[in-house]
Amino acid sequence: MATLCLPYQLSPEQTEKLDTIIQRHRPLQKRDVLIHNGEPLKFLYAVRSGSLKSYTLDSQGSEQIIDFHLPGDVIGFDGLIDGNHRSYTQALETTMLCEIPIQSLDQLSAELPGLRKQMLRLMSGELHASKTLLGTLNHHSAQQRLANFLVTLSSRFQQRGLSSRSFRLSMTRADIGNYLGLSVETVSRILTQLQQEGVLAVQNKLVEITEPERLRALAA
Amino acid sequence: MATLCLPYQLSPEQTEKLDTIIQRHRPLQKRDVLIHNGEPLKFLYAVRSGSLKSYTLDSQGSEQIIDFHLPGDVIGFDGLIDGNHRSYTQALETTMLCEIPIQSLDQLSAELPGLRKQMLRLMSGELHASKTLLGTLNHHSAQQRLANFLVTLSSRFQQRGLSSRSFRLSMTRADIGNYLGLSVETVSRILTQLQQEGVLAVQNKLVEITEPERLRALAA
DNA sequence: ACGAATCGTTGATTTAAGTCAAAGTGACTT
DNA sequence: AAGTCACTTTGACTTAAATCAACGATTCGT
Repeated sequence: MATLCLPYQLSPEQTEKLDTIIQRHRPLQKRDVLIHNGEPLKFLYAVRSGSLKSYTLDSQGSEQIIDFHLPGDVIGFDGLIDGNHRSYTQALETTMLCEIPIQSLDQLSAELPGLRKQMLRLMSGELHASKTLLGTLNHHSAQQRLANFLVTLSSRFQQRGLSSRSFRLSMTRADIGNYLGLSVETVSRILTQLQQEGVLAVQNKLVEITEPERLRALAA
Repeated sequence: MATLCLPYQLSPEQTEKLDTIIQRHRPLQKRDVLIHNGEPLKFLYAVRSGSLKSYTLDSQGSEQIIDFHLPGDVIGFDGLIDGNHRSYTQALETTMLCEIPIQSLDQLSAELPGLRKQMLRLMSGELHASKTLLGTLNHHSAQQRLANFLVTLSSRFQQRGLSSRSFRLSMTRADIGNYLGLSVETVSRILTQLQQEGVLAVQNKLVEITEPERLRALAA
């Protein structure tokens, strides 16, 4: 169970201990909301399959997507600041999760330095990704942003043992635009443009990156 | 020493233990670079006085500012992912720091749950700030971004016991623009515009927020 | 299996912010 | 104290991407 949920370099003994605190969560259906803004943080969630988006609502009640979660990701770190979740998290498709009780995790991490390090590494990685994205969005054109988004997705899929060349976008064009600070129309236009240039082939949700090198060059 | 560097809710006993591992760092002059991208991460740094900026360099060698650090901030969390710093960090003015050896901190945090929690809280807070900023930048106009920047700065100063109404911008307009994804000219124009509207008064690096309420409203 | 609703594409037009250019201001150096 | 350099402001013009609008294509729910 622990290996499925937190597939990281831990010793068998450590894995066994982790197993005792991790629970399987009921599966989520598309559009189910896992986490509501402001809720007390009791668990972290590890994604086993499927995908989710995290978002906040601004003063006018409109969504601001701040993250997409894929299998292997851990959800909830940003709530550790005061023990409350700081965003909504919603399933983009049928999704399986593990839940990890914060309190047990904290206790366990006192005796397992490897686990402690792993948690720090996960948070640090998220922090780094988030700051990198900031730089990306601030200084790049719509095409560069989208290229970067696709390259990042692609490498995340690869890290998880899936194909980096062809995959399914579980989020809508509107979600992508929202996340990248672009309008739906712009996202759509750029996708067709990239397709015309032969960099990739899109068919609805399915993307095949035909020339990864060129896409990576565009993302720079 | 520890109270100066990490002024958080720790017991006297905990503070004493922290004291044994924290060192004073030599003062930095304006433009001194504290951290180079790729360097192994040996210490975290806590800002005692002064300020710094963190940035990455893109493929064309141009700066992408990802953070400003004020007194009380801890620098270096994003490097925990693999033990290497992921950015450059440079002093914006004469700056005093404490250095905290990572390894001792990790050992100490095994026996002090409060310290562990504090570290998680700091990282989580940074993560949250970074994600919030992402949302802000993606979905707001130049004026809203700048207003938001000033409001955030203002409240950070307040948290540190300084005036929230008038303060000095240790970074240049170019730095602000870079951070917010705006051109220098736009930053300048919006500052004069806000001044004309009576929301604030700017004189060179000095800012006085005359109508905090209106500024906050603009930041929304 | 059907209609409704959501999602995606494409075209025409508008606009916010970037770029280019130049002058003004302040601040460090010798 | 003068000159240089870096920073800031202001104006004119351009442009990338948003908005508005309309129409296909999928997906969803009954």
